[in-house]
Amino acid sequence: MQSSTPAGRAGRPRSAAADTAILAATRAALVDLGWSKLTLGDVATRAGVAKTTLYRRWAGKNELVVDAVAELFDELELPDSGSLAADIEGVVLQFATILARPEAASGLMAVVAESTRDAALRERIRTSIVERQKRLVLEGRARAEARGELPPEPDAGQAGRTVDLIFDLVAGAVVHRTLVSAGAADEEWVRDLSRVLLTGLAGTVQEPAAPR
Amino acid sequence: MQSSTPAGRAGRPRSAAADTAILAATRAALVDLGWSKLTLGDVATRAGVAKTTLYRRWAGKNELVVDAVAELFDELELPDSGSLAADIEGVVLQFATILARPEAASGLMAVVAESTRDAALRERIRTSIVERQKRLVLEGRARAEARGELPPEPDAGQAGRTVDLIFDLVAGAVVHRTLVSAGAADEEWVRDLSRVLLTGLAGTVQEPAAPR
Amino acid sequence: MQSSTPAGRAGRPRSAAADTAILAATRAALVDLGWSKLTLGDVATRAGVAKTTLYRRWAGKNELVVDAVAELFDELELPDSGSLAADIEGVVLQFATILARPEAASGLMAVVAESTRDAALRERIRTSIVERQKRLVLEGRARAEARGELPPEPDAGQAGRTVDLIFDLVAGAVVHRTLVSAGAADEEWVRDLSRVLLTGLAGTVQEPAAPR
Amino acid sequence: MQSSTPAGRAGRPRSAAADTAILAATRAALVDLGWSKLTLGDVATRAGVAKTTLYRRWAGKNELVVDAVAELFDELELPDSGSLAADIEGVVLQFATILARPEAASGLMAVVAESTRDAALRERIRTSIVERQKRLVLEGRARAEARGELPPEPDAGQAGRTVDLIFDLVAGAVVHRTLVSAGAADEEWVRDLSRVLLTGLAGTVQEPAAPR
DNA sequence: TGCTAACCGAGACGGTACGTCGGGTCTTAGT
DNA sequence: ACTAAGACCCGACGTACCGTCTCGGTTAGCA
Repeated sequence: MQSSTPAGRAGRPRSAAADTAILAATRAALVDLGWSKLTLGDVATRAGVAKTTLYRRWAGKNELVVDAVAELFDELELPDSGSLAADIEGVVLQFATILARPEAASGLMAVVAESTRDAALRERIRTSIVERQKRLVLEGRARAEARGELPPEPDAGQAGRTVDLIFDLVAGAVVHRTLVSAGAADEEWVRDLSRVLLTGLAGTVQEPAAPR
Repeated sequence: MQSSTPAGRAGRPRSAAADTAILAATRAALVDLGWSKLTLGDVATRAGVAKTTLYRRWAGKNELVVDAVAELFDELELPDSGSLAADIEGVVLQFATILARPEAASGLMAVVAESTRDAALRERIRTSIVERQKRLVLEGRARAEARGELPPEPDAGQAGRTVDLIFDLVAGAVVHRTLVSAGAADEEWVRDLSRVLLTGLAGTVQEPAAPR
Repeated sequence: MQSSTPAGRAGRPRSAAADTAILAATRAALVDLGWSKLTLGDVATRAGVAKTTLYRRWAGKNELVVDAVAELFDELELPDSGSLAADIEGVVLQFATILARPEAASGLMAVVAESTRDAALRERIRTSIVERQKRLVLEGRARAEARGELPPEPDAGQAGRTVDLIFDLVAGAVVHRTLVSAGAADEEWVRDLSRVLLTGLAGTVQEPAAPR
Repeated sequence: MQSSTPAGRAGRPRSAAADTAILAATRAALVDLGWSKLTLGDVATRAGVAKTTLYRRWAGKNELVVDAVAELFDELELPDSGSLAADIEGVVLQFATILARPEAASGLMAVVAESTRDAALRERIRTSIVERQKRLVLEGRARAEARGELPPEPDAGQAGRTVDLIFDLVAGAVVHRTLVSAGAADEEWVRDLSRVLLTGLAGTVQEPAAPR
């Protein structure tokens, strides 16, 4: 009979503004209340939105917070400071700065905790946050190769393993420093970290070639 | 946790068995339900204890879980494998093994998340879990010095900084690998990690000395 | 319900079929769900109509159900059985039969309950249902007078009062019997009722005769 | 181990005051809001009680309101006015007065409406309200017999049927008059009603006798 | 035949109340 | 003074309907 309802078309379309408002409200609530006292009702109120609207778009607190936090890490960008070491220090410092913000720390750790029992959530975290930021490592390597600081990586498999290890080392160390050891991830600490990292990788990755 | 009937003594003394039962029940509940679905009522039931009893001894869910999880890490011990590298690999692997258990991962991450907004809880985690296990780093260093693998650290302040950094690196990397990257922290990965670590530290901390 | 294109006329006229479908769907929903679980969304779905269409024509659940139920009572008609007593029994039995239908009972009682706090609704019920059926009492009296069973009523005011009383007695008794006492309003019961009624009225209406 | 927990014994006993407060709050809410806008949350608040306490004792709105309304009718008592006619008028007037109160009308009709789809509720209404008040009819008859106004009823079955009919007639008529016809059930109307009733019953039930 | 206004379906929207669940406290009786 | 049991107040949960509001699309009736 009718043909011009291509797939899902009829009815009032979803408000695009609502998404934005809800994610912002979620971050604000994380700042004020932290994960455990954050309620979806409160988020809805802050966003000027009905609770139902929120549930229509996200399955629950976990999914909502993942999205809200993921946006935070999109701010990260690789500074072009002229040397690999400086580049690393710069981006690690940015990461530490973001993680020092209460909405990032509280939200991220909580969803990671939840994800230990929810594979779908774990996957969502990985794609929305982790994989998404590996771009920084890749960019950094490319830039360093261009500068001649690093030889081109011949083996793609090995390269992937190294990127993963770097990421776990950096992200893990910053998180642990900030949240568990309760120390400041300041410039000095970041310098120590990146020095260990660079030296360690230099001496490891191209094992046979460089006797240093 | 509780005093040993300080002075005033009348009345029935607290059951010592209850403490043990409650902590075990807490871990069991963490395994079955995870942090967020764990309820104190359920823990009490599993422990065969009234909710009242539980609240008389712990302030709430957070404190209870910290204690329950802390016990897990007391299992860690430094194997004497003959070389620093092997020692490190051994203990890191143990750590990864414990962290792979659902009650450890779920519980630990959750209380860390909570601790971002609760200084007292953060302190409790630090003393009950983190500082308590730094013994491993210290033992390892001492043993390595005795073997002649490392020179004695002259500067105590510098030594502390290095221990902290090592701890953040190792613990952070394992946690990130296990929970976020969702990769196995297996022997191969641990070998990569400890190689980077040793090389990095050797080339950094005692700059002039070590040619390796 | 709606005017017949009052003056401004352009545009598509309302579907007449929709009204019919909606009222039928309402009765069907009353049968299946009863008043309290009846939802307008469900009625709309059953009628194959959008919720909007429904709200464009009725103010709410109450008004809709009044109209849906009112139609049921238009089925009533006064049988010509030859005697006043038989006529009364016949019509009362019809009334009882209708009231035994779940859509009538459930819907009618519910709107009456609502009407205790809503004068407009009460008026709507009175005009759409009650007054509309008083025709039966008037017809019955006229027929009885024609037969010579009753003397002509001289005083119009008094006549009105009597009609009202009869109506309250009959309708009230049937409703109470059916819904509250949970007894069947069967032929035997109806015979008892109409005998009491006729006797009582006969001894009463012609007041002046009996000094009491 | 323990034996002296006879059946249901352990734990804090239910507050008796809460029941009273809740029923009173229910009636107050009926007055202010009517049935359909009455919410259990609001009743709980008015009663100074948690919603859970309320749900622990009543299955829902219907059951609660039945109990709340039932208490109202316990106020009814048969006045001893010296004659059967006057006794009837007196008690009918009392009944009408109670029914004129908004909490009675709104609540009673609503639960009757609900009861059309819920046999358990219907039974609860019958026992808690209807049967409970038949005492009035029985008392009235006994008193009239003692006065010699009525001959003793020989047949018990017939007596029951008559009592039921009277009850349906009186209660039904008053309800219909008050709620549907929207007329006042005042002294004059009550006199008309009871006259019809007495006459009708006198001429019917003891067919042969009726001297009057 | 083509305009155009009022209609129609679908479905998202801001709300309100639901009935349930868990947190932590308190009141019993029993050890 | 402890314990188990369980009722208590509180507040959040996720769901269901309410009645309103856009949408895109249809369908008379007048020109």
